[in-house]
Amino acid sequence: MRNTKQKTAILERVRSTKNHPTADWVFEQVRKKIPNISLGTVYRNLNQLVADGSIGTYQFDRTVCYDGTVDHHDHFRCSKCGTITDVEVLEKDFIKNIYQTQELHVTNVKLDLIGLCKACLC
Amino acid sequence: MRNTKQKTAILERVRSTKNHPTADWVFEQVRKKIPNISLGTVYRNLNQLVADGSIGTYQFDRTVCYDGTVDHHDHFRCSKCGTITDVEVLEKDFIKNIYQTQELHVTNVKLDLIGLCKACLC
DNA sequence: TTGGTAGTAGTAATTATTCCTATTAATGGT
DNA sequence: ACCATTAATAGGAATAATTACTACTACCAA
Repeated sequence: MRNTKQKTAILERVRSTKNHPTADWVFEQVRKKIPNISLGTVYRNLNQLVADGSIGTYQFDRTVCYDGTVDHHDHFRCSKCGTITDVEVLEKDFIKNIYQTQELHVTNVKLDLIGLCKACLC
Repeated sequence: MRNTKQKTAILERVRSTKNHPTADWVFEQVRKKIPNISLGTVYRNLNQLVADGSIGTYQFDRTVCYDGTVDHHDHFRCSKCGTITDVEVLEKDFIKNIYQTQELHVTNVKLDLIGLCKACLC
């Protein structure tokens, strides 16, 4: 796996935002630095960065969002404005252990909080 | 909202399976009864049935799956064979209350268990 | 310097889904 | 039961997100 300027720029851009951007957003952003970069390159590199654990993903409603923060955490999504906020739900491990049975071996618990963010509550 | 034979057939087919079928699967199935049904009709009716609460949905990896069982429940997904099993995680309400803050108003908790099913464990 | 190969740009293809339009059929009134 | 109204349908085109393909480029190693 080579280190190209394209990949470096993509990783830096995803890491430098607190948002959870789509591939298309990353494409538009990185384009400012490397104008002739192609969308395919963005997709390929994002997938590769996810595969080697450099970045994370968050899926919602048929589009994949990327996540510069790789440590274990969960998400709160505002159902009105769509903003995604990082949260940490400690109780997941607890649940993971409870639902361990002979029938099902639980390796992971995926959890999203959904509601209204501060801005949308007013 | 009218009651057409197409809608009835779609609802019956989704209700009569324990799987969590995609729109395409429903299309292929209902086609056996109504050969000239169109995929657009299947999508339209499935969305309508979801909207009025007759069926549920489960999203995973860019495709929507439908769910004949409408009562509140969660899902276990086998990471090997992809089978989805219904489970009920009672602790969700507990989590919902814990993460209620001034910043975020949690209305819902979405939770999936991921792991290996009995068949894939052997 | 010259290959060999991984990576890229650009574009075509695919997948899941929605939109559009002329036609069909379910429902309410007679 | 018959008809008019109008929502729903079939069929196909359109869209959005993503992947696949292909010729070209740039890096590393002998």
